[in-house]
Amino acid sequence: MKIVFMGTPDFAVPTLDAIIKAGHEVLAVVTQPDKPKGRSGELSMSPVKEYALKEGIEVLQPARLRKDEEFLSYFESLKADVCVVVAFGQILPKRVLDAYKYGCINVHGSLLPAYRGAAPIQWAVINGDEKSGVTIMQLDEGIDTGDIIAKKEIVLDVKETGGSLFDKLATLGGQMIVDVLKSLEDGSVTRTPQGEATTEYAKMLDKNMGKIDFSQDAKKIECLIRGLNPWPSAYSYINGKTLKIWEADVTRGSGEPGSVIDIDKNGFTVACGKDALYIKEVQLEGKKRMASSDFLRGYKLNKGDKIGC
RNA sequence: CGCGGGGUAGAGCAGUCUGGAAGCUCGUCGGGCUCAUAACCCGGAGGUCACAGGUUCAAAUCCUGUCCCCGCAA
Repeated sequence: MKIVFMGTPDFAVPTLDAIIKAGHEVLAVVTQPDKPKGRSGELSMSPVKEYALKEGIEVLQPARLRKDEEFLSYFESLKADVCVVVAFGQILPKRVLDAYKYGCINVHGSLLPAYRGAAPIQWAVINGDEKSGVTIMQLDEGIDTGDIIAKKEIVLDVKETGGSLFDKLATLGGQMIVDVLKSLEDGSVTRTPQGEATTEYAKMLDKNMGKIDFSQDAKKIECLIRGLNPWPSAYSYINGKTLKIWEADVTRGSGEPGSVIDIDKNGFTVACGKDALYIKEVQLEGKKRMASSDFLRGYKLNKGDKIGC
């Protein structure tokens, strides 16, 4: 089939890759404009763009495609069979949705109708869900409300992180898209309405939500730590400096929330509202992330010290 | 030129302000103690102090330039 692909981050790349490997003709790739990144402020291209360039596919980067007449008419003129959208980052106007024979289909990192919106994968981890998955749907004018074409579940690992689930679902999406395209082509496709949403829209992640509140249940904090790994990360403060917490286990123990109640050679335990957290991997402001055992070798931490300020 | 922290033994750090024999904790190797040990004791190996210049009798330390890592902000 002739396909136009829209996507931006790493999550979208396996799907694009699968489409190409399955022999479909990708007429063009649409991705977000290059943005300055990091301390250097250098422009960097999206992972999808990098991949597309390597494959020699035309890349389009409209800043706001819904108002970009030049883009819209070019998009229509491509006359593809279907547009595949994966984590693209812009809302598509009806004109785009209706442009091709099979419209636009979307690969979404959740079991819709749960976690519609921006960061479905991380939220599943943050909320401690047992399973997540990928849904492929027909895009309509709502946000992630279209009819479901395919859906596959995956069971979360006990140590699942936002990043690890992200990778798994990205791969799963790539596997699913091929069958979906086939079903569109041979007419065997089925479309099932989603029904009522079972969760709120997944809010976009931002740095502030990573600030740990030790008065909460340790289990809840531990899920937050995993869900926000590798970005934007959960953190607290120690001696006025930011201390990112990369890995922790829920353990028994009690004390004033935020206080260090135990230290051994491999880590230290911080009291929470309920139970406690055994901190296993951290990153002090200005330093690299390291195992707690390494951290403790150079940082003089004592029982009773407070984390959080 | 957005702000800031940092690069010292395999790991994590101190020492830099106030130049003057390369330190600490851990790991590693050897030995000892012990029923035993991730515990304890003794001993050893392992560093061009990021790189390049400069100042000095003398530079990890002061000056100049470069490279790399990281936090914040975007």
